[in-house]
Amino acid sequence: MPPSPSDIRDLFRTKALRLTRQREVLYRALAETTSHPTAEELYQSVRHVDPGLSLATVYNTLEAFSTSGLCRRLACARGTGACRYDADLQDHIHVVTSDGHVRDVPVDLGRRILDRLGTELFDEIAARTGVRVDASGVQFVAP
Amino acid sequence: MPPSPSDIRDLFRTKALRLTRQREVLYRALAETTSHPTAEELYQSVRHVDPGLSLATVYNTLEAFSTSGLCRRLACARGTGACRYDADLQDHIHVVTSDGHVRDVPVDLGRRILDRLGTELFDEIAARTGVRVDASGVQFVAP
DNA sequence: TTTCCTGCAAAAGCTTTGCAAGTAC
DNA sequence: GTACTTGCAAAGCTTTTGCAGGAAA
Repeated sequence: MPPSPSDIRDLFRTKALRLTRQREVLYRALAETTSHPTAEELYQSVRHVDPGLSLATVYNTLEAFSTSGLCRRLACARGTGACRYDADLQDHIHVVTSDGHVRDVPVDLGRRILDRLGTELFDEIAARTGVRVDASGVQFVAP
Repeated sequence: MPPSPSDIRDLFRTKALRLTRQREVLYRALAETTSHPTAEELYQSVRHVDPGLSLATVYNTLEAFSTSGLCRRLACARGTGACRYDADLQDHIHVVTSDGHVRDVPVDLGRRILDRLGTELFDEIAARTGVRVDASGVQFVAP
């Protein structure tokens, strides 16, 4: 379901983020898509709603969202180097296509994948590589 | 073991790549490291061997290697946007650190991870997302 | 009123490209 | 000899930053 205005107000208050018109427009656009847009794509998708909004603000806003935990910055798209963003914070798995797009793995399949891996495998990865990963960090990248 | 000159000659012939001094230097440097360097890092690491070699040649060469299957281009490093490269073509799993570096998962652990997933899960991912992934495409990305 | 955000423009960092000269095959 | 590669410089993209004006708290 799309977030209501009061959902958004509460969410921003929780994360101690100032709520501006631009941020609301951008958050709404990001929350309503499953396409994991780049900054540029998100910019294009909100231009008809707020033509004055600048690309620099999109970058600043996505940075603020990412560091405060309102969205996730995904791996850069290969080829272009552009980062992709996702407002879906639930544990889910991503597939990266060979042209750098990102798709969600269906939740039931994602859960089965994570069940097979089990927490002790994540622990062993952390112990032996020094890198702590969670379920949202699992990615399948096409060759 | 580091590749011998004749190993490299045969490898390039197999892939129908012309063997130049620059390419040999670059392939050797990439094959001998496990650090998954960026183009810039690889450039710096060969400057003492071949000071005249240019950064553009590094990019051209890594592109040629990647498309001919002599190395893999990994996901871009977050933060900088720089791509990383790996000449190890055996199935193995990567962990991406939060500062954008890439480490190999030890082979025994990688094999156990892949065994748990099983080929039928890879088939189901392909069927349901439309993206065909192999064992080398499995990645764990730190938050 | 204080602090943070926006928008513009300029700059920085990674990568690609055009072209002339050089080299592998 | 032909076709591809190199090196240089310049351009193309994505992203960041400085700063003045404006808005949220």
